[in-house]
Amino acid sequence: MKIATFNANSIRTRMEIIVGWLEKEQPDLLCLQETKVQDRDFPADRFRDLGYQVIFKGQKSYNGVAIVSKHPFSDVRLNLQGKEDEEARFISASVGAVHVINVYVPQGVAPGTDKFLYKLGWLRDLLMHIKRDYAPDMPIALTGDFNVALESIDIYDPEGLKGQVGFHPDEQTAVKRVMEWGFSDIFRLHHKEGGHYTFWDYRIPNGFKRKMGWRIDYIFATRPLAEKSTSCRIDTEPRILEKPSDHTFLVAEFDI
DNA sequence: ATGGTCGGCAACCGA
Repeated sequence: MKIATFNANSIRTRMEIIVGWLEKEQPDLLCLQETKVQDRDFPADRFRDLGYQVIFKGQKSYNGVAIVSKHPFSDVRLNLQGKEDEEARFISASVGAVHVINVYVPQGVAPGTDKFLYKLGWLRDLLMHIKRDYAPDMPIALTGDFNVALESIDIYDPEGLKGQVGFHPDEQTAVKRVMEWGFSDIFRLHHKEGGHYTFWDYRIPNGFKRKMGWRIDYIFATRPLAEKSTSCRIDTEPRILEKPSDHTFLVAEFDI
């Protein structure tokens, strides 16, 4: 089983990249974040034409998540418990034997702001949701844009950016608490060295060329799934296309 | 060199 994640930063603008990538890679699952489209305008038919099924939850202008699958969904959920009717940042389903949870964690703006506290609270609610509905011996993939780099090797300037949003100890602790419940970082399982990034800020001139990146997108998996993982890679292809994204695809394969 | 990014959506917010 091949599972991928991609922050699209507008699914409509990025549709050709996504369709081309699906045709080439043929993943079983693709989790998308920042679709930035209301449900009535979601391009579901494009996915159906490719032989994929899709579930989604969007809102006007901001956020929005979707899961694209080759196989039927069951137990679809569109809300984080405790965060119903808030921002569209959570979607989960079961596909075959695997439970998939796709999240777009709030960006957080800056430490000390209300939005930073919202980010920390969101991560706490995510852990509570997972604790309530799952067990670590179930095969679960938790994927998405977490907007947090966890270790010094996951960011281009760990000294300079320490304590900034996206690389603050409180955020790292919040994500690590989720991991400690029973998830491992599948990319890190296969690649011990640093310098592999999934995100480059548009606002930094030539950030990609200058390797000024962050690893903030993850595929986490519980033990029964992680022990069957065979590879994980970052695909920077969207960087060289006409409409480059600031995030990459991240893709993991499992021998199930 | 006093600028330098995107996307949504229609003025500015969010990343």
